[in-house]
Amino acid sequence: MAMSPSSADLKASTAEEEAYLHLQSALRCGRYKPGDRLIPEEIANEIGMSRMPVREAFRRLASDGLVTLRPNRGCVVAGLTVDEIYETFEIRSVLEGLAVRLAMPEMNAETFEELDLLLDRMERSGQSGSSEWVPRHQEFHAYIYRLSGRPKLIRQISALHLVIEPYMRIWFDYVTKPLSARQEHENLIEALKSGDAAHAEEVMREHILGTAPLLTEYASPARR
Amino acid sequence: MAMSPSSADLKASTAEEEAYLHLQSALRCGRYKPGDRLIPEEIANEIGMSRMPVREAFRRLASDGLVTLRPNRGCVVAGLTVDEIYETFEIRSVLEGLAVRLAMPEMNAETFEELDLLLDRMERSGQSGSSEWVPRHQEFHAYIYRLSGRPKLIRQISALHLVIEPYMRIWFDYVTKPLSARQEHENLIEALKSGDAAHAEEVMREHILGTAPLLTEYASPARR
DNA sequence: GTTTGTATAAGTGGATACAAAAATCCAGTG
DNA sequence: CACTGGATTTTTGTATCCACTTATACAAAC
Repeated sequence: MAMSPSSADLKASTAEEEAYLHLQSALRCGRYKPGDRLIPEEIANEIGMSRMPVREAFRRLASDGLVTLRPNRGCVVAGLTVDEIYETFEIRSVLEGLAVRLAMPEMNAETFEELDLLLDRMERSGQSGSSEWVPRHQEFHAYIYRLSGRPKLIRQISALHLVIEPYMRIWFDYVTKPLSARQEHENLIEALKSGDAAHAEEVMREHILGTAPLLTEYASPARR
Repeated sequence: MAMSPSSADLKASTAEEEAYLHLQSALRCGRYKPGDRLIPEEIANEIGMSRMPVREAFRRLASDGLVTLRPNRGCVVAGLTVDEIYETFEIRSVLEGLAVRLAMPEMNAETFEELDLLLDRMERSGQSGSSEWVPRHQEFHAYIYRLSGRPKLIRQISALHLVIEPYMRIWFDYVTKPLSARQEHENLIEALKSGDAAHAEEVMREHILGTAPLLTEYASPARR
């Protein structure tokens, strides 16, 4: 009952930060389900603080799109409709497309080696049967868009990855592993190697938009 | 000293909302300058409430990118460096490009008429010498990207417009009026009329990226 | 048996109080 | 005269309290 330094929460300089990280990780792995109401008092007790920092964490989560906040009726876990999932992929496709284009000058033997490494890791996690494929897949994409060197762009894309992670996990549970994933990502690397920025951008856009329909097909029927 | 229904704040169902709108409009028109420190207590007194809702408004403004929040050292008005302004335009270009592509099916005689109207209004506000050109210009763009019918996309683009508004105003002050603005936007309308979505997307992207260098050239030297 | 009203409980928004941290000021020192 | 260290002041972060709104449960009326 007494609060301990506790499991998942690493260094957080403020209570608000702690609450934010706690809730974020709980939402990412789907411990709270869309439509669930989050009651500040309960969560505050859970992590040993008062309601106030929790309230503030809610606001940050709301602007990440992870929860919905309505005056006088509290905080509910945001559920994406199929349309909203698809829209998120549309946005991701152009943002990550831009990132690829901007990252092109950074591509060299070293970065390609790293990409191969990340691709292998992704592949292995898929075989191991654990639910680690989704994070590994996100790391692969993250490595690329981080090479763009554009802080705001990176933050926006990361935020989108956060929002869709639970749905990616559900999807993964259905299909065990995206069958053509390795091929898809090898094509992507190929495009990066071509040195043609416009082409690589286009390939990334199609890669992302291509997976969207698969995902929405299996999307949880729960929504709002 | 007692708080009245007061000037600029329209209907706000909560105090936090009121604080948010108040600060947002103050920031948009540049009443607070980049680097200024915002002290919750002062602002709270100014609009007749306690620090608490103001703090929460800060968080929303922070995720809009209008202010920066650091633990234990408060809230400062965000100043964009030239690089950050440019980056914002890069992001805008792909997002508004996407919006145009998605909006293509909505284009018809009626919408073109509306666009001409908005263009005229923009032109007139430029001649009148007031600082109304920037909002009118934003309305022109907003009309287009709203036709995309994608709520999340619309929200993201709006957020970007918010961030760059003060810089657009500064820019406008320097050049009185973007000389080729009318021509630029007429080209845009032309591309929309062509019916070729990919082409229209490209024109929008170039239109936005084209204005970025002009803007950064005149950007306030103040930054962080 | 459904509707409507009302009492009660639960929860939210906001103000105030208090503690911890940072910034500021100022005297003393090298 | 710049610099260091510490006391003072300011500001931030969190907890607690209260008022008001919304949800729930139960009862009376149609």
